[in-house]
Amino acid sequence: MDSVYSPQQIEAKWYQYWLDNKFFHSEPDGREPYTIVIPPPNVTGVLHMGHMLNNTIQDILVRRARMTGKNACWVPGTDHASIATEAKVVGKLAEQGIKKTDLTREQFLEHAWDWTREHGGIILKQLRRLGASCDWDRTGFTMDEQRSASVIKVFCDLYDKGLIYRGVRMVNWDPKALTALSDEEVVFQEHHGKLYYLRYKVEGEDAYAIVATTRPETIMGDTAMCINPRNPKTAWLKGKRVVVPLVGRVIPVIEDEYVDIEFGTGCLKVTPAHDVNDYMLGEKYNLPSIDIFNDNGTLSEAAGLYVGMDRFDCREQIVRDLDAAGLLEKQEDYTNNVGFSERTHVPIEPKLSMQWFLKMEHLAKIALNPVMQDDIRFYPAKYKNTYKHWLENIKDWCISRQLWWGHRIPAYYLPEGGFVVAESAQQALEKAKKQTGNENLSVGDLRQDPDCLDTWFSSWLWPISLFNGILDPGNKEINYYYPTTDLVTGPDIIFFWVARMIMAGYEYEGKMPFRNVYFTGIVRDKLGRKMSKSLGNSPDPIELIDKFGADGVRMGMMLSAPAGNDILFDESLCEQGRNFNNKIWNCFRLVKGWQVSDAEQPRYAALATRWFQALLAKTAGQVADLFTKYRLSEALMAVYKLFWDEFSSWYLEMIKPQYGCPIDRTTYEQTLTFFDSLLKLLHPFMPFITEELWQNLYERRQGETIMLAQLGSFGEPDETIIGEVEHLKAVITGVRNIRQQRNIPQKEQLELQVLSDEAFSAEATEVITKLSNLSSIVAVEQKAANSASFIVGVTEYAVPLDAFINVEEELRKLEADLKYQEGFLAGVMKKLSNERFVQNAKPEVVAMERKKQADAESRIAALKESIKALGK
RNA sequence: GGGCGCUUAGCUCAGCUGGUUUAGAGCGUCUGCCUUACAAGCAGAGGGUCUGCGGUUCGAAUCCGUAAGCGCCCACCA
Repeated sequence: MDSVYSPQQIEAKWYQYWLDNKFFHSEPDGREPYTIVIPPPNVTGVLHMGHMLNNTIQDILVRRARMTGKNACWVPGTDHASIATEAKVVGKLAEQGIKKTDLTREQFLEHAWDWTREHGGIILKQLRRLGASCDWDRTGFTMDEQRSASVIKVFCDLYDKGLIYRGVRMVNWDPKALTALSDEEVVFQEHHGKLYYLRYKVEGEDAYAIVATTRPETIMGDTAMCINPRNPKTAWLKGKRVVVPLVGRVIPVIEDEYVDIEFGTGCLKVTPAHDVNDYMLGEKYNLPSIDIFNDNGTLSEAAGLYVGMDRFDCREQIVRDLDAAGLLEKQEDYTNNVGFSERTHVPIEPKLSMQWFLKMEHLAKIALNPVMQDDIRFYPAKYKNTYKHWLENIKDWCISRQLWWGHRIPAYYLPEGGFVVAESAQQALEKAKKQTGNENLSVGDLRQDPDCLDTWFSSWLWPISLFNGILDPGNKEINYYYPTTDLVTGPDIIFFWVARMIMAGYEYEGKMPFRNVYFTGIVRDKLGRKMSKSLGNSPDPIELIDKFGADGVRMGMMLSAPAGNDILFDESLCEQGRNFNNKIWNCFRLVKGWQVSDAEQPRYAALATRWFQALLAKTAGQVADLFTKYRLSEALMAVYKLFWDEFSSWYLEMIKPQYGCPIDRTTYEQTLTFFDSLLKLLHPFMPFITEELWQNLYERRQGETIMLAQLGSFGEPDETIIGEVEHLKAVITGVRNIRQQRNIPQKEQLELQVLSDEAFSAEATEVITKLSNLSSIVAVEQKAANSASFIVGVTEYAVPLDAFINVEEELRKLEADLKYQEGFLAGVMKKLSNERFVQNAKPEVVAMERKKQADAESRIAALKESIKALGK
């Protein structure tokens, strides 16, 4: 075995072994189920650091579940990602000189499927490098047959329930993707623009009303000017009509309190077709609505001017023209928030269009309480507020998208108007015949709605549709695996996905979709910047794995990833992970390199094994508790310290046989069982190295795996021995300190004097002697004249020194310590001399203070004595 | 504009119902070591009064109020 651990071949080997033996596969049985469904990544995406974090956490939870008696099932899959994928396909076609509009729907979909087959699943392959223990046999895709049929069935069901409707509404229009978006898909960003003051001539007068606007290019759509009836400054305009500049159209001045008196000039131009608020005014006052934009953001025929020009080019041009015409009063810098498309990053155009909507009132209602009452638990819980606020202010969900890549809306339009909704064309025809009374209708007469459904309309069914709960309700699998146990996802999709899954869960299963939601943070670079392609600050996860090993990277991710907090990722964390792997590796080399004899177990080893057994039990308990609280980084840190500090630095040093000597069988075997337990505790965090070492720790049979080994129970820890050894460790450290400070070589043996009646046990004496290389430990009443001393607890220890000690330095140390102790005592006395403290505080608290007082006093006495002894 | 959260050692963070020897961890730093498992290591050390102010209490990093800074979410006034 090499002294450096090389993960590469080892990781590949064991992943294949796990696959070959189907260890990841789950079938319903008598055990308690533990289920996770993966947040499906985009089918054509590649792995980034966010996925790494998210999937590492899921894998840790799943692996831990397997080792604690659960039947664990982690279902993987991918998302068709309607807009993102369609945009990629359109882009690729454009490279080949093909326009989407030149293709039929069928031709386009063929290209899209080709693209999906080519790039699809890369990300799932990458997850294997990470060690993800997904049940690959169950891999799903939001657009595969089963999931598609589920989506269509749910759409029809909701339509039949009257929850889905079709109508013309103001929606968020993405002029690049040429589709409507839901409110959640719009991100507002600060935009530095200008505020333009335009002159609207008052009809029949030689006066102008000034309107401030950020969007002068929309004046062609103006159908009114609005003032606040209570604004004296604009009162002179009441009942008048004004002329839209350049356009020449005469529009009325209307009055509404909506207008902010303080803002701009107090006059608002009203463009009902291109602004949400103006739309409301338009409805209220029955204003005409002129849609001046084409779908792609260029000016339409209806605009009359600038036809065909892009909306932003038009803005520049119209400002010049207005200025030339003397109709631009002034312009000033102005910062406002502009909505951008989450996917294509172009400014959203509010647009009136015919879309499909899902009513949210009922669904929001059934989804709120379970979270507020902690039936579904959020980690961290602070996201309950966010969730509540969203549900209480929810608007209907625009679910139609003017895209081809997705689930096509199952609505069929009839030749003579109207439509039917049905799961298939055939069923639609039946309905159509019934509805129209026309028995001669054929499938060819029906025209299916060309639009697709929002991607999230399939994602929200994921925990159900993966177990076929929509198409085959109450089947064995859905009954067993649903509700799933944990959901691990980012808080950025709490509305998109989490909330909607909860709605669907209660609507279709009558039960929560998951019991716990663990919100991960966002992975940022060490400077706190979001990782992005343009910044180039996002490491390639696969390269990281090549460099540090999957186990090292997993540990790097987990070392600073408390739930809900952003993690500042730094490669040095992976380095720490790799170093830990190396440490484990070398401990294994040490232990397995020992010769074993049948000699009796030495006393120091008897103490060490009893102690470590207790500490192992204690830490295992802490880890179990931390897992129930989803404090995974803390759980990892607890095992890390147990392995490195306690097992490796203390325990192994305690039991280590002298160089060249064998170890007794009892201690050896005990040590192997400790190692076995440590590997099992570590396995969820670092699956590969633990499998490798576990396989070599004992003779294992073919088909055995640490993955399915059970953690078992460690019993109640013996706190007494843990405390005793803590004391011994402090004594050993005290002696080591003396060596360090006085440059005494490790090889030189020292004597340790104990100023106490209570002697160490024979076992303890051996341990201290061994680890601090002593010639003897003796109880004395008075320490040697030339000695260095230290105090542990209330006992003073001294090491006689041959050489003359530096009296001054010794005194300085003692006096510093004395000063500290006296300060401490003063603090205690202040409390104890406070009558109200003694009266009001709990008795055990007072007793504790008394103990502190006594201890401090005895330490002070010892120190004073030492100082006096040195002083003469 | 509304809401939520954060501010503890150089960095990243714990600190649950106020009292567990005048605040803990990991990393980094400093010192001494190539000691025959590991220099990707070993041994040891230093470092903060818990953002400021006020209050409640016998007692506050912990509870309340307030100011400042930072972050997130929602709304979106042209």
